[in-house]
Amino acid sequence: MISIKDVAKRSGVAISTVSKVLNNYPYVSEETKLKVRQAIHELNYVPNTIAAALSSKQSGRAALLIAMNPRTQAIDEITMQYLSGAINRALELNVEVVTFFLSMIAHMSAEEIIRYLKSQGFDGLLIIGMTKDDIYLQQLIESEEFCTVVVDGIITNKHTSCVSIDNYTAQYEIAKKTIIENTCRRVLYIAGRRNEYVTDERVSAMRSLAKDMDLTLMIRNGESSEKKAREITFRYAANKDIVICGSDLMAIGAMNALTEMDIFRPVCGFDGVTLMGYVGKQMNTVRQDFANIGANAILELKRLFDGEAGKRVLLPYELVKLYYLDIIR
Amino acid sequence: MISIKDVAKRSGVAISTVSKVLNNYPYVSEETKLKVRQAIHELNYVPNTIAAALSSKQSGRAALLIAMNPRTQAIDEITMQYLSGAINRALELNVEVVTFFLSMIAHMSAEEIIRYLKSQGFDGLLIIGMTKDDIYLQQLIESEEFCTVVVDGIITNKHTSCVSIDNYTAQYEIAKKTIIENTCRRVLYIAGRRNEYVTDERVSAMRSLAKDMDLTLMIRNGESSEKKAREITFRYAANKDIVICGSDLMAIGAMNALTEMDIFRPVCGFDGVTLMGYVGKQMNTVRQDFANIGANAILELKRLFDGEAGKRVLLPYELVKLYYLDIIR
DNA sequence: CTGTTAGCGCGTTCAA
DNA sequence: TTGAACGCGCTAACAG
Repeated sequence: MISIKDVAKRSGVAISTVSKVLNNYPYVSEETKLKVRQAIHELNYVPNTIAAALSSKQSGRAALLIAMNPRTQAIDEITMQYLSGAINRALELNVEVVTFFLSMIAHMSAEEIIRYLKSQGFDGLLIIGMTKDDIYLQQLIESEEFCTVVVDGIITNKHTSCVSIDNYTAQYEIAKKTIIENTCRRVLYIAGRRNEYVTDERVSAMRSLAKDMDLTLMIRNGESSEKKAREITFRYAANKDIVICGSDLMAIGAMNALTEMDIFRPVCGFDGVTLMGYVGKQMNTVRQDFANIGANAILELKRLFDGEAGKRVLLPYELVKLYYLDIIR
Repeated sequence: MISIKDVAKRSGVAISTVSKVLNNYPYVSEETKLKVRQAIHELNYVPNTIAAALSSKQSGRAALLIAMNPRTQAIDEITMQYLSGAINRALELNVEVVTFFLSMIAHMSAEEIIRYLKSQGFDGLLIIGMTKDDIYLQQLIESEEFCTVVVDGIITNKHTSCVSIDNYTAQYEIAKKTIIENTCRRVLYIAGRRNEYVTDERVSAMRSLAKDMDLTLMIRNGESSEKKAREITFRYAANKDIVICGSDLMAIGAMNALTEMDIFRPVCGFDGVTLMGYVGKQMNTVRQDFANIGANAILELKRLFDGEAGKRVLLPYELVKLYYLDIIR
């Protein structure tokens, strides 16, 4: 394997000089920069990040923590998109990410996790699927031992950012739009899991909307479960004008229930997952670009690595109408 | 951060001795072993794998290469299962895996990829979603620079294993079962993508079965596409007794077509994905435990790391009948 | 601006 | 059976 030493020799400079041009240090003449780059190119040299990490104690390594909720299946698509967006961007930005499924390390205490991750050279965390109940993740974050980005969270501090869409506005808009399209007044809202950060925002959007439009609003907790949404719909939808759901999965449950009840009610979802096409009907929903969210999470992590302060990042979304035939391939 | 040095000091031995007990070297007295282990425990010492890798040049690090086919969506669930199985087992066995989406490095030549991965300290590869067309992956494998495990492949050599279920037998059995249950004779088989390894096996199973049971067999290439399967079904299913598909996704396409044609034909899928429940009908399929396959792939990689020869690993599967209401949660 | 040097945490000879 | 010493490839002072 060819190392920095070879490059130094070939370009006739010292190892440290090579290191400097590699890391874009100031105080290197353009001339030697060129020489070194030339040698790097000729030798097809690729820096060894392992050694760099060991030496600098600053790795730019991030642990991608996936807190998969085993009770949702649409989440596969969503998580996969987050993942692919994040991992691809990480490769571009030269940050190494290692994926962990949280179930696997959940038996450790926060301290143990910190020690473990630190000893593996991680100094960044990207958390996907975190809920309000994950106290040891909270501890991880509060320890400020890592630069952390929480996807779909709301926590920020000096070393912690979060990225998501503006769930409040998105829920408000899609609901308003669907309600106006269908001239409804009595609304059934099926909310997602209580412990999820996004649920609160979406629910409070619905409350505002109900006030603003003078609607009758019934809110029930669907726990992000298709089955639960199905039951709730069976029970309450008959004397409502519309069913609005906090996720596509629940919207599917609601639609299937409506079909069995043999009544029509407009249904509105949230997320824009492909799965939604499979119910064979048309439906309004908020489409999130999960890959883009994942990518921006890495971007934000990079910012934190560079010493900038944590902040909240809000990304764009789309209001769309999905239909089976538009989706299948 | 506490290092091997601290452990050495605490247990009153040399660094190298600690290293030896860490790596289970012979010629260490039980007595000192105990002392060292004691110190490790007391200090909550966790070895730094980065440093170990740098020092030994043998990392036990593996790159998890996901060749995602952007044209299938059920694959999200499947890939996610592979991933989670592999990553969890990797943590248990102490092999570090870093995930790559192949699209991201596909612009590099095989040589470049090798250099890149080597310089990052990888000496193992786990490939998911590889097809016969991926020549640069072939080159990667043939270079024998890495210990490699191919999921759902058939390539083996000294440093290369592959793991999957027995696709031939599984296809044979599920088709035979469904045909007997419904007493069919004229079979439409919609095959998966030509360049996928599993497709050949499944097709040849169907050929054998047709011969053994004296069936009329029409084979069409559905390219693992729901839409394509839909079209094929529209075109050919009317004068067939059954539609057998090389994947659940295509089975869904077929079933939707049959519904629109308003005729009944038994349909048979392959994979056992959750998505299949969403069509709202009952269907025979082969259920694969993808997480288990992923986990076994890591196990196999570990074997290769230990210097054992590559081989083909066949894992169990199940013949099942899936129905919507059994699946939703 | 450039080169020398001292580690980073660990594995691995080679003497003792 | 143990330990001292070297080096993996690189970064970071520091001296020049």
